[in-house]
Amino acid sequence: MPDDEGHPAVGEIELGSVLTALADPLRRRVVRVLAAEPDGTARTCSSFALPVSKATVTHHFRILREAGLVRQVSRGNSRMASLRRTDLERRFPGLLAIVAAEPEE
Amino acid sequence: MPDDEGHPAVGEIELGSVLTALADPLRRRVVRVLAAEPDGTARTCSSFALPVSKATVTHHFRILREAGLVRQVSRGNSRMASLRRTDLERRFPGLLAIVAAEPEE
DNA sequence: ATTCAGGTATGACTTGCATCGTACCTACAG
DNA sequence: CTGTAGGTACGATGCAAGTCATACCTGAAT
Repeated sequence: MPDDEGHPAVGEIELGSVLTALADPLRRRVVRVLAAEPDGTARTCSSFALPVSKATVTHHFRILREAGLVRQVSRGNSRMASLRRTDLERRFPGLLAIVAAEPEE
Repeated sequence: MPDDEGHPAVGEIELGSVLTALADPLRRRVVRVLAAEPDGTARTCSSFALPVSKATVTHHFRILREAGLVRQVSRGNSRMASLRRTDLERRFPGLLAIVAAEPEE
């Protein structure tokens, strides 16, 4: 399974998919946490400590990846996830700031 | 049924509800059309000619209204819907521009 | 008053989605 | 080699959401 699998190109990122992905509170939390860290930060899926099962975490990261919000790269044992900051800013300027500004519950 | 029913105040508009509302293509089309018209424009629900039944149109406008995207006022026979432009811009700057820039299918 | 058009309310149906358990795969550590 | 930890794949399940038909309400026009 190559690393580029399931990653849309910048021009292929669709607003509908992005908004659908961001409609879920857990996925929004992931984006918010990544947006708060320095650019290029890559974290493992499990480091977010989402209150759901492993299978569900995989599901959510698939949605985020296929929507174009995060990029996932295999690094040894695990897959590091990073925010596609510049791609998103170029396509939907201001969107990340809105999500990042949301207060956590 | 007073006119203010189901309209959240500016500070009560939640990002989750807004994104959920905007996740649907039909509701996004409504917002896009309203955003393209001059500020304060009010249109009837049926003037959008959505390709769904009357009951479904009512449903979609309820979601938009309760999320805080649209304000609906009874005017005689019908209910005029207008975009809550300044409220949204104050709370989620740039969001309307993103939706308005989406190309129609 | 009758009719009609714009909307709403309700109930039903169907699809999609978030969730889980289980099984499996892949590296890395002993 | 044998764990073990991080992820994925595959069903299955339960609930939310989009859709509709029908019935109803309201105001305006004939």
